[in-house]
Amino acid sequence: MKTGARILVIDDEKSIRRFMDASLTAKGYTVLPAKTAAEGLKVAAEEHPDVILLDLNLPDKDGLAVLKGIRDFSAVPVIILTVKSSDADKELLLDSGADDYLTKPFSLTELLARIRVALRHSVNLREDVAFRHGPLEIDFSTRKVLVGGEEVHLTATEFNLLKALVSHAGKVITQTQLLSEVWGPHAVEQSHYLRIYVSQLRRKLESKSPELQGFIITDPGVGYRARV
Amino acid sequence: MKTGARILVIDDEKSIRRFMDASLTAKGYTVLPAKTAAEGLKVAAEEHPDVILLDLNLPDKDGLAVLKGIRDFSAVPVIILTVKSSDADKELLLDSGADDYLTKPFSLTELLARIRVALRHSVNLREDVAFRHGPLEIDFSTRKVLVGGEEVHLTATEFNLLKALVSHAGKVITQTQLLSEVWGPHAVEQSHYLRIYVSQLRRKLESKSPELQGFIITDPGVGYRARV
DNA sequence: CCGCTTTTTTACGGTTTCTTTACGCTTACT
DNA sequence: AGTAAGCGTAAAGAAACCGTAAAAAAGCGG
Repeated sequence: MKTGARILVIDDEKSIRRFMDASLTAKGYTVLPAKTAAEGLKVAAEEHPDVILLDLNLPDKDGLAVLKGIRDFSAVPVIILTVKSSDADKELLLDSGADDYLTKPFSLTELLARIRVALRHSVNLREDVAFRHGPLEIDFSTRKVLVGGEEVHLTATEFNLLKALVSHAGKVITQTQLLSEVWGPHAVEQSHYLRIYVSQLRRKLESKSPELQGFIITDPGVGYRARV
Repeated sequence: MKTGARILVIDDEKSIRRFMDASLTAKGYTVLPAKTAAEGLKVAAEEHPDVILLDLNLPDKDGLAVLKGIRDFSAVPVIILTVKSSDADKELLLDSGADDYLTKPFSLTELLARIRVALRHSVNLREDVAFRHGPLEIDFSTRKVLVGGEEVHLTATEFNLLKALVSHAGKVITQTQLLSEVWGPHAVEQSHYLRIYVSQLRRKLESKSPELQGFIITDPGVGYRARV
């Protein structure tokens, strides 16, 4: 769903950058590393990352200055990482525009959860198009589907099926899985539902844009998948 | 920046509520206290606070359920306060829609700073004071509705429903969301209210201007949305 | 305490959506 | 090539959902 968010990691310690890179990449994020305050600011301005992790102890400039520099041109969520933990420090940083503050040592689990919160915020501020493929745009929160900018009306069941397909986009989803996700576990035998609704979905999507021909692929005897 | 923000404090311990009330009132906030999960949900739905402080150890319901209940109808920032601190707990809460997580004992300074961060987020999402679409004009501060320059009298419930619809204009709002927002979380099953009041709204608006036909769109099985 | 407004309850006809049924087509295997 | 299993599509029937009116109950101001 929120695949491949881009995370800028500003930290002078090589070991931390490598740890972050490994941990975050494993979760499907793209990591932009920066060794110094100056480099961090530059990357932030040029690459427009989705979240910034900022270490406070930088050699060339202190973290507060970096934070303020970023805030001059962007509202991107910034999470502060530091060993310091005095209340006054936290207060100052948070009031200067930081979105969160983690004191080392922190657990990776918590960091990842905090990143997801930060991403939620930045997604809310954007057009929250959660899925996009060619002319097809799907907003899961508002259940709106656009093809080539034009709205396509889908019934509740049609939308649920499309959602199930694209939220595992690229991977085959078995008929059993689809039936149980969309109609409920009692309907796992009713494979004809799938044939009917897949057919309707294809008709509605392809009539708006021929590009979407072949978007929903049948895997005979197994299930269906949406092309990525 | 935004003085007098309204903060809902959900905590069963009287001493904590009094401490929060004193501390936050001194900073110029308005405190809405709630002793139980049920009361908290009710106040959240009716008063639309700017931030919610939620204690996890409630007698009638666990905090996670309250958080999910709130998320059914609102994106208001929720800060979790708790003595628990396992990573798994934090992860679950943050992924369920919490915006921040403070482990007791925490300093008042830090809490206040975290509240300011939360308010910064909600300010960004704050809704406009007026709405306009074709011949329809709505002034949220005076609760007045004009169609083609002429005032249309709406009852309190009718106005609240219209407000809920247009403040997410263009997006589908589920029946559950609408019912919790307008009638309160206890009414999420009463979908017939929606049918009745949507019908009344349409009659009042469309009788003044035929242009408004099709302004409120039904999504069968899902909810309603106002055209933008 | 009474009358007015608003909300809630009750009822029913109409529409949309879901489910069932049916049939032709393709694919793979004997 | 024949056949059986699986898939795609159309169309009818059933069920769920929606819109509207009107009556009963509750709330409010005088």
